[in-house]
Amino acid sequence: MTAQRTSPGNAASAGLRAEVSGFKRLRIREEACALFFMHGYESTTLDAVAQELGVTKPFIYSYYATKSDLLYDICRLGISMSLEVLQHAAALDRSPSDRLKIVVESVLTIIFEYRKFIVVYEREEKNLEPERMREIRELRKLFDHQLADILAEGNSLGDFEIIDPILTATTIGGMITWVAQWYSPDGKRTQLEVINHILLMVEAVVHICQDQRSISPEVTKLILLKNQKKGG
Amino acid sequence: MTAQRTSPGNAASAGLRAEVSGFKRLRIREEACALFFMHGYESTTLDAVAQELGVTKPFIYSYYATKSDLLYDICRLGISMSLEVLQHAAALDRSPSDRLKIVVESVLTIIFEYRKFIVVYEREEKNLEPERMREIRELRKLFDHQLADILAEGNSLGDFEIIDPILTATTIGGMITWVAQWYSPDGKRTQLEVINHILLMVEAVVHICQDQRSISPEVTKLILLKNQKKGG
DNA sequence: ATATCAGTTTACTTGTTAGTAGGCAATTGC
DNA sequence: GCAATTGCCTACTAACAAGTAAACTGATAT
Repeated sequence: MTAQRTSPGNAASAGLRAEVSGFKRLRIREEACALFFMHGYESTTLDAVAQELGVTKPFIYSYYATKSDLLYDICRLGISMSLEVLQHAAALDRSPSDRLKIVVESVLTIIFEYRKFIVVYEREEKNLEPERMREIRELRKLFDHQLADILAEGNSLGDFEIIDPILTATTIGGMITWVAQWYSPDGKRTQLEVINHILLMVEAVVHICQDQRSISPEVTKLILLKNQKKGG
Repeated sequence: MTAQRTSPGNAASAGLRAEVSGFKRLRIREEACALFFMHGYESTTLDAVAQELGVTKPFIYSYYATKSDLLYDICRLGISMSLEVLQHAAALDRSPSDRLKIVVESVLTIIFEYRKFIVVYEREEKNLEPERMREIRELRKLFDHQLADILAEGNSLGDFEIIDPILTATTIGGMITWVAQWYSPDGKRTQLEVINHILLMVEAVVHICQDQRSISPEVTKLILLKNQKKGG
């Protein structure tokens, strides 16, 4: 009885209210994200978002306390969708090679669907409060880390020949994220083509021959010199 | 005599003045970029930039007409440095394989040096006036295109086995750009390690076996369904 | 000494936008 | 029907930051 009381006393209507409320939040997020994607976070006013939805600014404020909260929600969705499907795929009872392939496919599918969220998350992260930015960054780290785990396991089973699983995971993560930056549904490539291409790229980098040529001597010298200067 | 007159009449001092003026612009750019990198473009006030330089806001306005001009200069530097070394390397009288390697090495070297410019350019592009944004985008396109040319040439000489040179160039470009996003001089990896790693990755993706496995049937169905819905 | 001028500052205007207070309507419960 | 509560809107404030006008300073030329 002392539990939270939603005015229209019966549970069903309370449930519906919550659903409607959730839906409204979703729509706000969606339109805001589309505008953030197009014009950037700071250049988008909440009045513009409201107009797009056919409502007014205080409407938005009754669902999100601040503009920054709204961005936070978008960013969290952007990274957590990808992380979720990665974790799901990683937990499957399949070979590392299969799991990697499934990860690439399913994360790319998410990217095609939530492209704008991911781009906004990557681009506008900096506009979050420090604490929340750190939280989002942690999720991203987790993503790379879990991907690296699959690679390392494949290595020890002899399925992959990866010299540096951490760096390779970062690179694969980047390759996938990069797709969100350039892919457009109006572009020349179908989603299928893109997935196939990235699959090829990923398979290539996990099966590297050990005898690749290394960096040229001149550049080596240049870099060493620079690092020396900094270190000394 | 009717030519432009710089007050201390002699040419040498006029040259020096221009140099000093150029240097001041450079310093403004540098500090502004550092702040844009840290806090984002919109969250950085020109007063803050001025303070960092120990001057006042109107000082900046006497070197850049608007805040957006300043961002434009930073963005242009961010992309044109990379493009320049790419073009230089691409023009060398060497095999496509050698040129590709040199491109990767030299562009990465630029990225290490101009990291902040590149990140700001990628992230804040959206804040430019449309016309200027398009100009910057064109430069980026040119970058990918010229990279693709090297790949295509390597293909026809039999040095590479690349199924789709355009997409592969985009991916390689992304791999390199991605480095700017995560590399930090304070991180665990040296520049040398990173260069070596990216070289490995790049060599892997230009020597792809034709018999790679393709996309899984379930996902294929899913994607086709979606594209169908959209098209119909 | 004095006029001039580049380069810089102080002090201001102006527009914009996040966020809010308070009222009005519609819905719900009785 | 009537009371209460939720949900949204009109109309506002407060603050911030881009950009500017005009005054100041110190060097140089005459």
